Amino acid sequence: MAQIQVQGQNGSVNNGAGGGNNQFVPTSLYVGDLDSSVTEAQLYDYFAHVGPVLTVRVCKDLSTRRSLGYGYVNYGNPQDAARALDLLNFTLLNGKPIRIMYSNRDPSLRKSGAGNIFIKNLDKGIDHKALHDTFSAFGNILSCKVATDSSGQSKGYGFVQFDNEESAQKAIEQLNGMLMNDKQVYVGPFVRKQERDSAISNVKFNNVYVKNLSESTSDDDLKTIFGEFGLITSAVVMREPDGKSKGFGFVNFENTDDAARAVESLNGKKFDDKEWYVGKAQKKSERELDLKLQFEQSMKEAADKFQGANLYVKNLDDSISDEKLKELFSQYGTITSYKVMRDPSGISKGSGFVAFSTPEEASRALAEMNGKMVVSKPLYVAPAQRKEDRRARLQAQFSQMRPVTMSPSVAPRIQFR
DNA sequence: GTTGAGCGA
Repeated sequence: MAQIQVQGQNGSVNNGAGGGNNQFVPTSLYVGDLDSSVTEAQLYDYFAHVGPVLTVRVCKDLSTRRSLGYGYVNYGNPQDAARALDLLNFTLLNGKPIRIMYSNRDPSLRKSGAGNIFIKNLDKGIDHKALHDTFSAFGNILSCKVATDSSGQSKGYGFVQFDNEESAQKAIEQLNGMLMNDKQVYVGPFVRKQERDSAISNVKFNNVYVKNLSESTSDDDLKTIFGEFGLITSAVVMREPDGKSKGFGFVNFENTDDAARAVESLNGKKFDDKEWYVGKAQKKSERELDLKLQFEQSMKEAADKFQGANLYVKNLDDSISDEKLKELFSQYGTITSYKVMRDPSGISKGSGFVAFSTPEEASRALAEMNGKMVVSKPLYVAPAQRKEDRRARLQAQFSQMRPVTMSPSVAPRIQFR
């Protein structure tokens, strides 16, 4: 079946969005940022308030059956879809603002990042909707969001993705440096952190790193291929003591411009069916720093995943052992770790942690076990907090918010609401 | 000071 593109008056592009009911007008909504507890029945009921819903789906991981945090709502009528987008976008579902977009199975616009802008120094009182309303004056917004912490508090920056680059340019020109709620905002093109970093640190270089080489690629092959871009002072494929290629190498150029051009044109190219990575060679110290940062990042992500499934238990009777703790909770799901905290002499601190394989299991266990009498006293059960989160929370309790004083500016005030 | 995630699993 052919996909037909419809060009809207404002330059928006809707290509016969899924659903299978209508190829020409958008009736299918993508609903993102769903809390993992949101069910299909709930989505259905919620969106049916606006008009008759044909089908809904919450996408789930095939193996774990856990919600992937997004789904689809299909209407029969495009006006209903439009109204739902307008009325329900950013409203709370199970405590979390949902983000609605027209479904578009073609990822090219999303991937290109065209029309995507970044806003910082946002007043904490500006929410998704206020941001959306302000920026919608410049064009059709595909997606918009204020970055928030786990409690929904604004982090003071956000994103707006327009459906075309011109709208983004207009928004940047007219709003960058303006006051919103008395704070002077920065509005600029969205640049991935990684790209920003490399733009700063990628000063001139002669030495080029190339990886994902096929087994058979030789020093001479590198010389030939890279030699097209300028004079090479050395080209080496790194090898094991037995001569086997390590699959990466270094090419040193006489001239930094040639090195840059080689990176520009060869990165991502395929040789012998292997897609080469070609980039500035890092010093060993730079490489190690990168690896360290990457490692820390992945640890953080792992911790985040774990978090929702981890419970903190206190008011435990001293007689409760690790095994007993596990036993108490095991009927609610698969326990992935458990521990009673003890002081150095081995005496129970009366608290501990129980982690489940999913947040759903954990919340069931919390509901059932909190306040339950065990041995001599009622258990206290709560979601486990990460150390940093806990510290931030305690600090917030004791510190007072002060109004931010901004320096005077001639820019006109942008008023929300 | 803060530069996501995102399409029918």
